[in-house]
Amino acid sequence: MANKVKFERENVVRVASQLFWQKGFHATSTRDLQEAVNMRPGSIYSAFGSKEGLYSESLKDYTVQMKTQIEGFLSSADTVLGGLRAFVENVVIKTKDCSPSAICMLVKANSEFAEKDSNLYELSLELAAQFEAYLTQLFTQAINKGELSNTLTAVEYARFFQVQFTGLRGYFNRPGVEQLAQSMINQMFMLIKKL
Amino acid sequence: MANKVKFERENVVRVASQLFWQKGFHATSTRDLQEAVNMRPGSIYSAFGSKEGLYSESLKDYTVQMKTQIEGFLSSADTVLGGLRAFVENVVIKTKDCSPSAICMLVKANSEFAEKDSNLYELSLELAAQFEAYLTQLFTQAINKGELSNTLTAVEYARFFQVQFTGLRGYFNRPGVEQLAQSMINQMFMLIKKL
DNA sequence: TTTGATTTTGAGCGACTGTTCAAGTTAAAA
DNA sequence: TTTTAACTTGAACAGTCGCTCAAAATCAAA
Repeated sequence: MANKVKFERENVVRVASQLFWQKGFHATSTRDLQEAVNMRPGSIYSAFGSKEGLYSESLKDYTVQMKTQIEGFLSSADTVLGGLRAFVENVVIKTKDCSPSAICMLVKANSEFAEKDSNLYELSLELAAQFEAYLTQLFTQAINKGELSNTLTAVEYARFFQVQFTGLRGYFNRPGVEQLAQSMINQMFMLIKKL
Repeated sequence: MANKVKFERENVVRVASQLFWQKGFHATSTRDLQEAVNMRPGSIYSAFGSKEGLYSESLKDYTVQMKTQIEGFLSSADTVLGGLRAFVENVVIKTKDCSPSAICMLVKANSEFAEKDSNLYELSLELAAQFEAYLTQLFTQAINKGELSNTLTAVEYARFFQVQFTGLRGYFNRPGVEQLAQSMINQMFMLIKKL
């Protein structure tokens, strides 16, 4: 055979993901990325093909990470709703200051890519659809376990959750409103149960 | 005296605003802007100072336009809540396809500028605070007119409105969900009244 | 009609962009 | 030890970026 790769693909993608999440696609230069992942352009381009290729892999990894995080909270919670609440609290309150951005990377992507037929816009749609499907599964469980009434379907609960969660994260992407977060999350979950 | 300006500042700002709203700040080049507003770089730079200056004025104009639009719906509605509902329906449903973006330009700006001490990030915060204050005025009226209970304060209603509205606009920034919009708006206003 | 302050023009600057590729390095296979 | 395929390096390319400024054009006042 030959030489082995010197970098760990997972780590590289994770670091790139943080940078892209923070600055956005257009404001992140390939030289920013080179420095962050400590690789020379040739290596990056042979591994990921293009800036777009690296972003693509970063965004996919982001959603995997997000689902993994939810799974973690679900496994240490009594109820599905309790797990989701812990996840929301973690994102909006606890990890707010150490996160690259308060706003979901998927939402940022969806808002940044205006050309509706671009690869990255369509990827953001596809991943968002996958995430909605995942949430729908969770709300199906919640209904079946009797945590929620079935006045709404699981996918309707999922949509409501997404609207609330996205709205909250957008609202708290500013300084000086930290103490409001908990009560607005309480309100969100109160509403979900009362729907 | 001397030569007169050949362009109408208002129109230029409005056109620039549409382009910035659609593509975002970083993805809009000064050459895109030159073509859109039909001005040569020298004229643009003598009138607005920089790309950032033009963006700044565009974003301010956007919020003025948004308030003007709300005023219009309020003046032809019986109630404050009815006016707000007509505004939301207009943005989310009726003008969805002719708008540069489904997402509020202020929200896009807030999400695009990651450096928390940049001028444009701070401008987006300032304008968002102004808009919240404006909404708070409207909800104060709604409470005083008996349209809403006073279990929540006006500013709490304003916050709830913003979270919902932003969440909805983000959710509907994708194809194929148009027929859901009306029922989710109905849900939003039902919740406001039940809070 | 001349003057002169003001605005418009657009070629072009230096910096930066995403990307390439020839040359160098590495390590398993022969 | 030699070979050789795979990987890394980084100088550099062509294009684009935000922006400047000397020159041309404009028009009210003199």
